[in-house]
Amino acid sequence: MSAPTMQEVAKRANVALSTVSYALNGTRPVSEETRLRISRAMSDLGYQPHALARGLASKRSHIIALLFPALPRGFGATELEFVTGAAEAAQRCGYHLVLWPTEIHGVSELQQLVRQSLVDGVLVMEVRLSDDRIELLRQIGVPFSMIGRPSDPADMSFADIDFEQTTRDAVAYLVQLGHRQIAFLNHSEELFNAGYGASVRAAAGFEQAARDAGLTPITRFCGDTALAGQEVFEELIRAHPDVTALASMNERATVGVMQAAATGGWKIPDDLSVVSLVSSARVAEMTLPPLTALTPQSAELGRLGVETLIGQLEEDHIELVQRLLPCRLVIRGSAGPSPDPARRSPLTAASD
Amino acid sequence: MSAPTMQEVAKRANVALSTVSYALNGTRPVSEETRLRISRAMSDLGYQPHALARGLASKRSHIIALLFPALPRGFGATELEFVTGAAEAAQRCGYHLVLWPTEIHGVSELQQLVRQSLVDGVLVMEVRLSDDRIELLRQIGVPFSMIGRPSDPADMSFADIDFEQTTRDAVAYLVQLGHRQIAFLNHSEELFNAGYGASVRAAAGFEQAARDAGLTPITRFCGDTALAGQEVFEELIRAHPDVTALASMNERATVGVMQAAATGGWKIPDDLSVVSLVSSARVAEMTLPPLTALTPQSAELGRLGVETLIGQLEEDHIELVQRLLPCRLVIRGSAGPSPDPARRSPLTAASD
DNA sequence: ACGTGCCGTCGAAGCGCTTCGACTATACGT
DNA sequence: ACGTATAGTCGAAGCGCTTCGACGGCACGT
Repeated sequence: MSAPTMQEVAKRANVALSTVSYALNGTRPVSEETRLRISRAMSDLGYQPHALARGLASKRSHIIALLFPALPRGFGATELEFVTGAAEAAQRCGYHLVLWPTEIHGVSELQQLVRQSLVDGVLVMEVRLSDDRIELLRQIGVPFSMIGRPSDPADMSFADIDFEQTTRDAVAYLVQLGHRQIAFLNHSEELFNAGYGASVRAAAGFEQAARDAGLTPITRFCGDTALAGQEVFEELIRAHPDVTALASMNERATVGVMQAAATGGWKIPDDLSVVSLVSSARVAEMTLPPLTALTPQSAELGRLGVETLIGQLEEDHIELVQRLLPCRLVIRGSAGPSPDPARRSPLTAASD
Repeated sequence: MSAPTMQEVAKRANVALSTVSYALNGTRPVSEETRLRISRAMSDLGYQPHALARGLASKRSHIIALLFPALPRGFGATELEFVTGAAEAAQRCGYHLVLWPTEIHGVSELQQLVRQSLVDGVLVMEVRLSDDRIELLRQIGVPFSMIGRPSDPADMSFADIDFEQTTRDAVAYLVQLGHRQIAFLNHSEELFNAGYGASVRAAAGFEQAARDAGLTPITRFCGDTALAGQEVFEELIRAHPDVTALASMNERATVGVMQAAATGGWKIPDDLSVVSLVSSARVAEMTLPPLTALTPQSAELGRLGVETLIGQLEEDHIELVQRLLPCRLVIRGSAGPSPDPARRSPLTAASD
């Protein structure tokens, strides 16, 4: 009752085992007639090539690994979409995707995993600007690609969100609505300093975009909690009472901002416009009003990452693929024309 | 420069190839002395057994598959935690986890995947009450386990959320706060009828719990959108003006309810208590006030699912493991003592 | 003294596949 | 007519491992 082998297919089709292999892989020419006999034998038996045997003999397992941090910090819908997008792409390409959550003791562990020769290549997620894993992978000499990128991805393949462009798009949208005093809400300073690419790149993009538009950039770091968002917002409004719009990289804090605004009697978007950067629809639709957001094409990025990697594995002329994907602007209800700041009700300390 | 083989280890330790294998797997006794020589040789060479070769020879690949629907309907933080929890557990057990998103043409495709003999077993996620995949897997005869369960899981292993208990806990908590008119907000009737276990089981649990507490169960189906939540809420309040508490299985709709309540001038929890069932912290912390919720132990469930499966693979006496995990009550700000319904401001049509 | 058992080790036979070299039969140019 | 490609096939040698049977010791009981 066990699975049929290539040998059995060969016998049934009256050919040598190797001929079956050639017919299956197109490695050598096989006459139309025998090819037919073989494929009939295969479907008669319900034959499927044995993945391990094939991998062992060919030295190509057709398995790739997805490497991600073990205790996902802020993992949510976006990251899940990376994963499913990647898994589907892999499947379509005839590959299997294995999950490698890396623990704290990551590096040597990673080496052990790679040495098992289970995978043909590795796709790295959540890449830091300076990331040990990348250096290790290239030392080991295993093909890899990334979703995200380190600070200098000169000769490496990757697919990443174009944070700079995304921030520029957000600023452009707000400027077009008439806003001149736009604040940028980042993640915490710790994350920024730890080399969290999204945070660093978006900040740079904002600085640039603001200057290009002739605005004075106002930026704030903020912890990833609603409470921190409330506090930072209140401080921000006190320091810059004329701010009319907020571009936020920090979903949790955004929620806090909106809560604080509501508590203080401000209406969004009448008194303040909010644009959420790199924010999934799932989250953006949970606030009141729903957030106008720049939504990452996550599944697409997962797909690109996988295809980039597999391209590397299958082509002989190893070519560099670097893809930056901007987010798409989805207009919901949290951004509108610039108000007259002077006509807003004074925002008295609200959260106590 | 390629990876060292067992043969090279054997040579370096002056033993036969097979002895190395015995030392590695403990399959046969090996003297302390040679064991030492071998393990030194291994670490000298940085040896790691070749996963494919080992799998081919032993007929145990030490790879398991995680099966989930391709275009995840409501996938979010909870489902991601299943996945990472499962991946980590697999890793700790010395297994690899591959992702199998199944397309629409699922069943025959699944069969093909299994026939490749790549995996020792399959872990099925998002199991419907009546699920083709389950029947197929048992026909194929591949070991499997589930996160979730079909309507009659008599002789199958699984780990699942205890929806009945979770709903009972929610009702008990609300009753304890003095509520007597409690409404249950479900997913859409379509999902319910399609055999979405969470929806069906929670509904049953609510009916039961309400009756046990001497209450009249009030339940509503509702689409998975904020808008639908608003509408259903307004209809509900009109039909049952004395409702003081809501237990919701539907996160998106919950958000709508809270929006509608706020728009209508109701304060939560003063005018209405809301408890969110099977809701991740990530979502629960996004509303104002944050949601008192019953949070699933998702990572734990992923872990249990994997361990159940691996247990099945490694033990010879195949034992049935069925685990139901209740959610944990996390008290935040959305539920409080029962108000006097009569003193609430009338909720006039608000959403236009 | 002898058989009996187990410990520790070895060599060899696969696991199901890919791939190489060899061989035959046909098609080609000149 | 001849060598020379090329299509089409075969057999055999691995890929790196597990596992089986065999064999030489040494410790037993009797």
